[in-house]
Amino acid sequence: MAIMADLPDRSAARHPIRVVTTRTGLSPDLLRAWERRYQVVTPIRSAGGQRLYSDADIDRLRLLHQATQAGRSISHVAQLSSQTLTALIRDDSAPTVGSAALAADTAATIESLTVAALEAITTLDQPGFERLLRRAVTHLSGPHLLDGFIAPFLWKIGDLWEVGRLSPVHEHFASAEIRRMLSNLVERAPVETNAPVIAIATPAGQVIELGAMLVAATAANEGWRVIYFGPDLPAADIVIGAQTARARAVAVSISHQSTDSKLPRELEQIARGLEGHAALLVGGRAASTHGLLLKRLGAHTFSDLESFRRWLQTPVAAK
Amino acid sequence: MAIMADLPDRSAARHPIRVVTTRTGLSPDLLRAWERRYQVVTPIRSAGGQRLYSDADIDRLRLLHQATQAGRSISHVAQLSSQTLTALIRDDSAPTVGSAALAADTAATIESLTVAALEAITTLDQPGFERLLRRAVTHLSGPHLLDGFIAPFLWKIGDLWEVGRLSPVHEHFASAEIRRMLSNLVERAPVETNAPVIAIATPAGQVIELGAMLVAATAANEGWRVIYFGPDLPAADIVIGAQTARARAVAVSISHQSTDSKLPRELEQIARGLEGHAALLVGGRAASTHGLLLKRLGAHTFSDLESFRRWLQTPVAAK
DNA sequence: TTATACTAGACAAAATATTGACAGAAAGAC
DNA sequence: GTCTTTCTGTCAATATTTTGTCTAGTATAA
Repeated sequence: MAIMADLPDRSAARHPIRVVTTRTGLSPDLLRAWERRYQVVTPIRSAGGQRLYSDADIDRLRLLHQATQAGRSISHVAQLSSQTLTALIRDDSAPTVGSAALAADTAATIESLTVAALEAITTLDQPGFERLLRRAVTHLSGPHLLDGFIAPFLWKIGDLWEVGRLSPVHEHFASAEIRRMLSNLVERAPVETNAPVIAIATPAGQVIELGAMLVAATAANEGWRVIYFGPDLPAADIVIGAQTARARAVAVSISHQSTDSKLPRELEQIARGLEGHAALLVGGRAASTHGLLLKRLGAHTFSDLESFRRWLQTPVAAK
Repeated sequence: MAIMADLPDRSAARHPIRVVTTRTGLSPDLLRAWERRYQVVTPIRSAGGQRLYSDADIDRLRLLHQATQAGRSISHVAQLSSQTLTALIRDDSAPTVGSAALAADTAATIESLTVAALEAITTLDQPGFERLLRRAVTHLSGPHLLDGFIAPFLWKIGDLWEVGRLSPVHEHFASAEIRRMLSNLVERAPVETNAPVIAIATPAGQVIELGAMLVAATAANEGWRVIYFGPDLPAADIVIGAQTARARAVAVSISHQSTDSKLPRELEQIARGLEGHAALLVGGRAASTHGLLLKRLGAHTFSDLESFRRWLQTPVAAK
C-alpha cells in the first residue's frame, strides 16, 4: 500500500525548528526556553549548530503542550515520561472520575495490534478492544496511528465484511469504538487560539462517517481547529456552516458511490457557495470518481491521508 | 513483575491547583480557604512554595464537595474519613435521585447552561460549546446531567429545528459534540469486572442515534458494562451480538416512526432471538407506538430515562 | 544576500500564595 | 419571632514564582 511505503523514512527524518513550530504550535523562542530551562528534549545539531528535531521529539513536545494547556506547569511535567504524560492528559481532559489503570504492556507493533484487534472484534470483547485502541494511541502517534494503523484496519474490516467473514454487528461495534477514539483524539489535540478552522462533513446521501472522522483527526493533529458536522449534510448547510464558523477549508468525505446519486450537484453547490472564502477538499474512496468535475470546480482531491496531511502543512499564505 | 516497573506511578503524580480546580469544580480561593481553616488536605509544596495535590487529595476534595452540595457544612465534614464521607453522600443523594424535584440551584445551573449552549450552537462556537459541556459534566452528576440537562436539551434542539429556527448544520454540530461527550462518559464510567452486560443498538431503519447514546450513558452510570453497536443494525445481528457478548439485557432505541416500516417484524425477531437469555428493553420517542406488540413479546418499554434507570437498579436476581 | 537560527540576558505577563476583610447565610440565644 | 454570633464563600492587596516573549549581537543555510 502506497501509504505504508513512506512510513519508515519518517522515523529517520529530522526537522528544523520552523517545522516543529507549525506542527506543535509552540513558538521557536518557547522551544528554546523549554530546552534551556528544563531539557524537555535534546535535538541533535547540524554541522552549523542548528537544532534538528526527530519525530519522537515532536510527539513529546505535543504531549507537553497539551499538559500545560490542561493547567499543569511546564516545570513539573518536563521530566515525566511520555507514558506518564499520556495518562495525565487523559485524566485531565476527563473531569469525571477516571480510575482505570493504564495498561502498559510491551510495545506492540502495528501488525500484532491488528491481529489482536481483529480477535477482539470477532469476540465482541469490548474492554479488550478499548484497551487495544488505547495502547495504540499511547505507542503510536500522529501519522503512524492514523495512516499506519487505523486507516488500513478500517479497510481490512470493510474487506472482511464484504466477503462475509464479519457480520454487521462486528463492523458496527468496531466503528463505534474507533469513532469514539478518533473523536477523543480531535478533542485532545492542542490547538492555538488563532489556528485556521477546517469544517468537516459528509454530503447528503453519504452516511458512512468514519472517513470523515479520520480526516478530522488528521487535521486536528496538524494543528487545525476542527469543526465537525457529521454525516449526511445537504450542500446548502455545509456552506452556511463553513461561513458561520469562518472556515479556511471545508473537507468532505465520499466513501459510498451510488449510481443515481445527486452527489455531483451537491458538490457543485458547495464549491460555488464557498467561492473564494474557503478551499474545498474532497477525499474518500469514491472521490476519484468525480475527478474531472472536481478539477473543474477548483477543488482539491485526495486519495490518501498522507497527501491530505501535506496540504494541511503548507503555509496558509500560499493558498 | 517487570510490567509493573513501566507503569506510570500514579500515586506519585502531583497536580497544581489549576488542575484540581477543573477536576473538582472548586475555586482556587476556596481550596486555599478550606485548607487554611480546616486542613481538609495538606498538599506538599514545590520548591517555590506552590501546592502540589495528590490523587488522594483530589478524591477527598471531590467527596467534600459533594457533601457540601448535599447541604452539609464544611466545618462538620472536614474531619471525616473518606469512608464516612462516601456513606454520608450515598445516604444524602439517595432520596433526591428518585424524586422529580431538582434542587433550586441545580435548576438554575441547568437553565443558564441551556441558554449558553443554544447560543454556542447557533454561532457554531466549537470551543465554547465544548467548554460548556465539560462544565456540565463537572457540575451536574449522573441523573441531573442526563435526565435534567442533555435529554431536555436535545428535545429543545429538535423542536427548534422543526420550527425552522435551527438549520441542519446546527443540529448536526450539536449532535456530534454531544455524542462525543456521551461516549466519553461511557468510557470513563467505573465498571466492575463482573458487572452485568447490556447491549445497545438501534434497529434497522433507525438512523437517529442520540437516544441510544443517552441510554448507554445512563446504563454505564448505573454500573453496567455497555457494549454499543450504534445505529441501523438488523435484528439478526443484534441477537448475534447479544449472545456473543453474553448480554444480560438488550436495549434498543426507536426515535423515528415511519409508517411503512418493517420495525414490528424486526422487534419480534429480536425478542424471539433473545428468548430467555436476555431482557429486551425498548425506549425512545416512538416506542409507545408499538406498546401492544412489545407487551405481547415480553419486552419492557420506557418512556423516559428515569424509569429506565430504575429498571437498571433493581437487583439482577429479580429479573 | 536574504531569511532563518543561535546564545545570553532581560522583561513583562500570568499564576500562585498570604493575609485580612466583608457580606450573606445559617445557627443559636433570648 | 428577633437578635446576636458563627460560618462560609469570595474578594482585595501585596509578594513571589513561573513562564512566555523580546532584544541584541552573531552565525548559518539556501
